[in-house]
This record gives sequence, structure tokens and C-alpha cells, in this order.
Amino acid sequence: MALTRNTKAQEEVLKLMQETPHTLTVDEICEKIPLQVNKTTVYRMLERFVAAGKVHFITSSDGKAHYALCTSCKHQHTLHNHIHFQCTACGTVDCLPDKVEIPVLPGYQMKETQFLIIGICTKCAAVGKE
Amino acid sequence: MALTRNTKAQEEVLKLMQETPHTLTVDEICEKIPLQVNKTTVYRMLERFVAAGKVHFITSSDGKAHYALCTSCKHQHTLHNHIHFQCTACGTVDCLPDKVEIPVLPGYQMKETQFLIIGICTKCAAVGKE
DNA sequence: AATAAAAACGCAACATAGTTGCAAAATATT
DNA sequence: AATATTTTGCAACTATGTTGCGTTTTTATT
Repeated sequence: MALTRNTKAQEEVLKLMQETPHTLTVDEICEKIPLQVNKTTVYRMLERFVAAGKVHFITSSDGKAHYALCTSCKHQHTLHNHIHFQCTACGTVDCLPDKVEIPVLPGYQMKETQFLIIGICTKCAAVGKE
Repeated sequence: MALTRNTKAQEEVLKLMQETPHTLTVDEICEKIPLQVNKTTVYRMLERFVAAGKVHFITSSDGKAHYALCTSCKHQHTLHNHIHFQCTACGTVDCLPDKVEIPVLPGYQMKETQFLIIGICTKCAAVGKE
């Protein structure tokens, strides 16, 4: 990847991600974006963003990829030590500020981490109590 | 699920899982099992095992489910605080003995956890150095 | 041992997430 | 404006996992 180019589609996707407080799937991006963008394009776009370190993704327990901007983790990373929370009630996946201590694994080469907790998020838990 | 019954297929799957030091996908189970068992059957079987707490699964970053017996975590659980390692070279996913400190998340209800580290496992890293 | 109820199974068809190849459009540079 | 390269859209495809339903197997009971 020698050069990158700015396109309307990319701008819109980044803008949507900035405005959204939780992670997004490719389908959600395609639905919510004002501009019509093909899903293949979104997949490839996100692939580039991930490679560039702008975006990270977390795979939910049902196997779907959820993307988010790399905000809490500035600088150089790939090793995302914050926690993601998947709510089985509303389906959203959030990046939480809480960090996990990544253990040292002698002999292993770490490239990426995915810490996921599945359960009921604060909003849905509150609704359940009413 | 009022009652459960023992079947050859279930025995064989459990036996295979006991003999295998790493996690297994449904396809791997279907391939490696001496008895011929339909994939749907294996899916439903594992679903039962997971519900019964005999087996847990971890979703790899590419979205596939990898199953393993619950050994390191005896007793009652669902909250698996050990780490899984996904090797991008050989493709295997292992349960590591290393534990993660699960943070307290006020307002959230935790049901399940999935801690995954992606990289190169000890075996593949050693081969790479030769 | 025969019977009956329920669990477990197999098959086929389906659903969905993600991928690939290729031609067309958009972008940056000269 | 011309060019080279990136980015996009489309269509077809792959793979994982699911669903419905009829059949077989297991288990408890008679």
C-alpha cells in the first residue's frame, strides 16, 4: 500500500464511526451511512483502516466483526488492552475504558488481543429492573 | 432439557476432546472422529455440553467457534478467566493456564468472558528461528 | 422382553458473514 | 488534460452455522 486516497465513502464511514459511541458491524455501517456504499467496499476500507491503526475490531461471541475507532488507545498499538462488552439484550458491543493486564507469555509472539465480556449492559440491566 | 442420554456419538466427541490438547472446531471434530457424525448433530451436542458446563468455546478473530473441555476451570463457571491463544501460523487455538483478572463493572451483568491473544505460538515461533 | 415417551440424530434446505475477480470510476500527480 | 494507481461496485462464491422435520436410538416403565 504505497498511497492512500481520500474518498467521500471513507470520510462518511469515519464520520459515522466518530459519531457512534459503540462499535459497528459492516452491515450497520451500510445501513446508517447517508451515502450508499457497497459492503465489499466497506470491508476493504475497514481492512485498510485496521492496517493503518486507525480502527480496531473485536469479534463478538457469535462470530461477527465489530469495528471501532482507536481512540482510547492512541499511539502505536495493535495490542488493545481495553475491554469490550457485548450485550446479549440489545446486541451492542462497546469499548470500555477498563484495561486488562496482559500477561507475559514467554516463547509466544503477541500481535493482537481481544478481550470480550458478554452479558447485560447497564442500560438493559436498568430497564430490566423497572 | 429434562433428561440427557448417552450416545456413541457423544462419547466419541468427548473422548476426542479429552485426547486433544487444544481447542477444536466442529469441522475438525467431524473430520477426526472415527465414527461418522453429522455436523448438525455435533453443533447441537456441543450446545448441550456448553449449557451443562462441560465445555466452553472461544470465538477466534476470524469468527469461528473453537471448543474445549472445561478442565482448568472446574466447579461452577461460565466466567472463564483463562487466556486463549490463537496462532496465525498453524491456526490452532489453545487454552493457556494464564489467568486474567476480570475487572468489576458496576451496573453490568457478566455472563461469559472470552480472552483471546492472537500471534505466533511457541512451536511456530521456534520453527521460524531455525 | 415389549412398549412408550422423549432425546438425539441425519438430511436437506436455508441464512448470513465475509471473500474474490474483474471491470469501471475516482483520485493524485505530472 | 493525460497517466498511473487506488478505490469502488457488482456478481458470484465460500464457509460457518441454523432450522424444520421425519427417523432412529436411548431409557424408563410395564
